[in-house]
Amino acid sequence: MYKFVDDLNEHQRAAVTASPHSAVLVLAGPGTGKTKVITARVAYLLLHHKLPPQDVVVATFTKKAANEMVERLAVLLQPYPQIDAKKLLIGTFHSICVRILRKYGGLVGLNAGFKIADETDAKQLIKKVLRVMAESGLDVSLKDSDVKKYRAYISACKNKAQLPDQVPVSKKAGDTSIKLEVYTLYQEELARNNVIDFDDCLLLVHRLLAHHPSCMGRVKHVLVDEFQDTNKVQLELVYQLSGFNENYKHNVTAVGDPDQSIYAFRNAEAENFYRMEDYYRQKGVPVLKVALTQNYRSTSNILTLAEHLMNQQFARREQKYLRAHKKDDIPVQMFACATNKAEASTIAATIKQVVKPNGTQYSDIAILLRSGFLSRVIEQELIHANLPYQVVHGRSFWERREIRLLMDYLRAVASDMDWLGYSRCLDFQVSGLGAKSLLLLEEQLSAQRARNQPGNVYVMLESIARDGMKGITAKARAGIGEFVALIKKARELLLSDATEQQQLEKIFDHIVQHSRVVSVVNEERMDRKGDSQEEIEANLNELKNQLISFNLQEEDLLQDAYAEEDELEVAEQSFDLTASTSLEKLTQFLDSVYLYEETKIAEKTVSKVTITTVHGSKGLEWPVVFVPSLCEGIFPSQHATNDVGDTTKNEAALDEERRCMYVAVTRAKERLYLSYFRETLGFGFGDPVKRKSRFLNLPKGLVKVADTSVASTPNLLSSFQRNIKLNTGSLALGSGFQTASRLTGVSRLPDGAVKISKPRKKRLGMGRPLRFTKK
DNA sequence: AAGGCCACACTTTTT
DNA sequence: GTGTGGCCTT
Repeated sequence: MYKFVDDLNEHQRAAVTASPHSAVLVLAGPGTGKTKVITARVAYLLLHHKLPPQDVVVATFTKKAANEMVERLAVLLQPYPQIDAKKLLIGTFHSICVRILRKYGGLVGLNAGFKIADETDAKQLIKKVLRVMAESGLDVSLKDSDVKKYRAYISACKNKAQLPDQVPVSKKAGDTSIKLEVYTLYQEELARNNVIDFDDCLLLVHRLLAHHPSCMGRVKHVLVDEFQDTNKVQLELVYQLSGFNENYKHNVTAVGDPDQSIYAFRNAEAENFYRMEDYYRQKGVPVLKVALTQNYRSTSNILTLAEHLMNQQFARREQKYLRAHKKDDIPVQMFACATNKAEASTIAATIKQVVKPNGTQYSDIAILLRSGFLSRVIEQELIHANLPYQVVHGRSFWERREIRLLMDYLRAVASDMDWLGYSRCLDFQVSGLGAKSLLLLEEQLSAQRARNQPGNVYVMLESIARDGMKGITAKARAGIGEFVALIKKARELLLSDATEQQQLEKIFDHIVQHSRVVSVVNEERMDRKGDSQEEIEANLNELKNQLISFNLQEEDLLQDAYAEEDELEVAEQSFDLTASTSLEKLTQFLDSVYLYEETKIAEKTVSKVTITTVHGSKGLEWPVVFVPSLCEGIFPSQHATNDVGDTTKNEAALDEERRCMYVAVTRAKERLYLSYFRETLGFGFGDPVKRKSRFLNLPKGLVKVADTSVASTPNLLSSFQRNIKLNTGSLALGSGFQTASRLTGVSRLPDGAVKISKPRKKRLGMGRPLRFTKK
């Protein structure tokens, strides 16, 4: 029939060829061909059942997964050029929702040109709310930890589809009422700034579809990957998206594995699998459950260990018994180390042993960590051993000062209403303008809104530059004038007679030239870091490349305009939003960045060891995997081991940690190395004395306890390390590598060190979100 | 408003 | 050990 169907095993085929008029639930253990099944299912729906691609929604968990699926589909569908898979509505839940909101957001009260508030924005706004509340005499603290608490509370509410007025009144009224007040005021702040947070992306579409289900009425099938990671709102979005089209009602395919649910902290509910089953059975929709148990990835040794782990779960769990396809021979190894440093050097030494010229490459190796900060010591030792590595840890690049600032400028160019972005630009650029003036400007904006004007920041600034304003000094006024001129010029470039790429490039250069971002950020860093101007410029250059090489999404995906679209209230901008495709591209670029989507980065050809978190490793595989720092309090995390006085909660937390461990070990194809240490060196987290993780209490025979004498042998002093020692003369003692391996930037390696290992521009480590190399 | 100094948090994972 | 933010002074 179709080759891609013939290539499947019996269970996979059952899932792929199941009737589209049903709910198909695929329980897919690690390495059982989950992606293969979901891609084949999409292809089958398009080819065999002739569904138009633009009517099929595929929600994945990460952008990476979406990309991979698109690529694989392109291969499957190559013999069928009549199918245009590019038209699929595919992406993360968040990005799909933002695309829907860009079109229909007006129906749920959004302004055109809304922006997405990242976590920093969100916390800033909460803090502001708290400050106002404190000033009015309420007993609230402004501590960071409290801000976090409120942030988590708000997120939890939103993930349960509860807006402030929908939060059920709880028994413990006192506490809740403050939280609710914060939540309410926070929502007002978001609206005032014309931004929505991550959770709103989902929640607003949820509300949109509740009131205007026909918006997405043409959807004919909904497929969801990593279904165990969905939260309540996402589950309901699936119901909504697939619930309107009469002829294709409840046509859903969900793929996932409850054992790999590791996002409960983000309000994911693995039970959604069972909920969905019940929901559809009650509706009389045929439900087909398929379990995939043939594992194509790992050796039986690894799978046996994984299964043993999961049998320790407190919660009830369906036994899975994955069958290994591969023959096993290499035992899982475990080493006990005296210190975290010794553990790291043991890993380095082992990597040296394992890598062979025509065999295992550096890129075949991954080190999977429970938390990001653990990479510090490991990076140090890998550098000392002169081993190439990359830390794949998405956001650090985007959190750099110069990048955030440039992004704020770009936001200002793209929108008139984005006070959050504008205020940070002003604060940065305009000397003589500080907190107090910003407050004045904000009041002025509110006054405008009170008179039912949209609160156009750009227009307001323009008039202040022209006519002045009470309370704004002449100096500040002049600065505002310069800033307005900058934005104005940038917008003129948008309309210039040049290609999109040239326009964006010019805008970028214009901002860099006139904003003094480079020199100011450089000065800010001067006192401690020494010369980093090159570095800042290199980062900005990288941002520029990302911007100009960004691919515009074909927006006819959401065409088929819905009748009520006319109701869309487009708030007035001072420039014509529709005039320029560059502006559209800019807006989409900003969306994609704030949605944490992976952006295209030039593929690095050098083979490197990958260091990443367990969460970041999901869905990936390597021939050789290290899972270090298996100590009580680290893995499982303190969070789960601390007695909270509630057995159920403790057990649930430990179960999640164990699933985390399960995900980690099942990434390995051939060799798996587990390790722990007894003492933490350096400034520490909790008690420096550590105990072996409970996850390492394995029956004899499952692991081979390896010789760790290598760790204490000081034979790892490479010429590289000696060079470093020679070059540390000019550095403040101890600052070098500590800083170097901070998650915020190996890029900040002291000059000496970087120059030795690589040419300066090819910095070690991360500092930018790298792509995983294809296996 | 800007710059300097001190206290304190950082250690869960991320769309 | 380092970065941030708050509070102080100028």
